[in-house]
Amino acid sequence: MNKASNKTPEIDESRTSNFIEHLIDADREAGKIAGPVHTRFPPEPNGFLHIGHAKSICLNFGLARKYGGLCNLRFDDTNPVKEEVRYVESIKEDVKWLGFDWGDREFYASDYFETLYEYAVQLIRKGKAYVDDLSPDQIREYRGTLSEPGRESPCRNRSIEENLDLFARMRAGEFKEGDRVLRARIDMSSGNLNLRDPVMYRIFKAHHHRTEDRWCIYPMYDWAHGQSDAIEGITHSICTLEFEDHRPLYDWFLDQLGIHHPRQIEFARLNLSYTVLSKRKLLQLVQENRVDGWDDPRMPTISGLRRRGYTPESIRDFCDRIGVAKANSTVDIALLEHCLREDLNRSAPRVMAVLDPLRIVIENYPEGQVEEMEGENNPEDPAAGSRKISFTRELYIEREDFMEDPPKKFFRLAPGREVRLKHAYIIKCETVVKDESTGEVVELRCTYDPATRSGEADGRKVKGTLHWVSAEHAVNAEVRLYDHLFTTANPGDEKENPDFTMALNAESLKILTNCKLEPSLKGTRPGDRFQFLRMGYFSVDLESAPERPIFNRAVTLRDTWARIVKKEGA
RNA sequence: UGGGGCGUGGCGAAGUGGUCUAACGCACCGGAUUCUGAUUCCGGCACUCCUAGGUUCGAAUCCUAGCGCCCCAGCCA
Repeated sequence: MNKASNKTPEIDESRTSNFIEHLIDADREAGKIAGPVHTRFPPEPNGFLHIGHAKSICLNFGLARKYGGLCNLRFDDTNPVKEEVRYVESIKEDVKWLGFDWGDREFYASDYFETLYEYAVQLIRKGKAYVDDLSPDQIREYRGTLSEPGRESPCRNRSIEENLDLFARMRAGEFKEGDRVLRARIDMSSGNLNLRDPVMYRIFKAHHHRTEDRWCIYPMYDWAHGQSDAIEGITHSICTLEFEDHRPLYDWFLDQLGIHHPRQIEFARLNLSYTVLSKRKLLQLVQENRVDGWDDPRMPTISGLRRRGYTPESIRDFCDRIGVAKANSTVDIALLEHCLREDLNRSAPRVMAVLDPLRIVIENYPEGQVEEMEGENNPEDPAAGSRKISFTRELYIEREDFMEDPPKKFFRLAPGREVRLKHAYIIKCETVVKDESTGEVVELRCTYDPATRSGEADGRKVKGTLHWVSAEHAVNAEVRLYDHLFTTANPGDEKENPDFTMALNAESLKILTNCKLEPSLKGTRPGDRFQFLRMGYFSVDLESAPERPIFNRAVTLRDTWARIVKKEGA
């Protein structure tokens, strides 16, 4: 039930095309690309993927699909001190789960270390790269500032022979970390700081998750990325805005090497309201235990969204709808939620679950009698069929569905008032039983109208319909209610929030341990998704066990009543 | 005069000189239907496209000048 569809994502013809597609169209018309369009998704395995990466994944794989080309999965694993295999595993799982297939094209920048090394030697031979002995601090100092040019390193004019020798000795492990680097020899006075002799290789005596201890010099991203794309024959290298300044550097490398030139196109990364999408901040939340790991259902990570109950379809739909452009923007998280509701509305079975139970006794209903009521599983999908639900004298209803002294617009249960119990009868609240000492309502004594059984013609209409569960048949469960992780729309904005953790929502998780579910929910498995009638969409949590079911609220239903209360009660 | 980008409704985003008193989606505001206050449906929501000039019969789209916002000074990616 609710298994992720294995179908490959379809192309939505109604979607308007984005500027990247216009550029690719132009390239093809101009005959600039020989074969099919070839893209790649290039994550660094130093953290878990989040919804922002989903945008990039959908874009890159989507472009390949649209143009009948291919998209590679390539790990940019050039920094061994930050990368781990568990991250590559999680990334592969997430991309797969999202519904994309990279076939046998699973690559690693580390696959190209030897080639990259040879390329570097070529640049040294051309006098376009040199080994620098400056310390990190000195290099920074020599780089100049945004408005002043830099100065050339004393090592800049070393002989080719000396550079070749030194570089080989760097590789051989003769120097300590930080002692020497290989730099491109470009222009220390360039207005573009990336061209002020950028570092190509640094020394790390670190264990790499793939190349193990074979290397002690590692290429910088800027040196590895463009060449990796070239090696793979990427036609269109899609990346985010901050790399726009790096494009001239990539072009320079490629020109010096005289190899294939992918076209780089930059787009604006995703920002989402009420959450953060920076790997650094997400890592911090995990490390400081502000959340329960990378897959905490409040996290905007793919694994968090999955655990929360999001479907891959809804995430892909979201990525389609937000569009692709160059203007920085923040998408309202309500759109993501809308996409999930829309998907689950048509696919999730309806069930009844009482989260905060209030006992009611139907005084004129025979003790011991059980009636099997018919309940449709999904009004949006007749093929989903129906199920039997036991109706008895003692039931649970939602505590918030009763008010002793209700406002005029409240059309749920109140003393003397009638409501329909979904799939069952119309009942009337006769008396309210309270705890003598606390005044708390502990039970409602009601009567039912036998002539109003669900499905049978009845002339009577009541304003409200409530969900309920037979007390005798109820399954106990834990339900976790999630809300936005942050209380402000832009928690990641450093000017608004110097310390983004101050904006953490203290009420982002509420655990309810006394929930009553209808018995059909007994055999569920982690990942199964349901609509709890009138309450929202819920999914079975990873930690759920048959004897201790746990449900996560993925998203609430639209709630007009809550809005009225908020508007009038404020 | 450091370099590179971006500015269309509350939020995204189409639009590439005439059909723009500007598509579409989200949000929001009505109203209809409803045994989920859900869904669905119907209607509303920019005389205006950062501003000011200019070109043109005609500009969100072209030109000029301003203004605002974002990115870059990691041996991170």
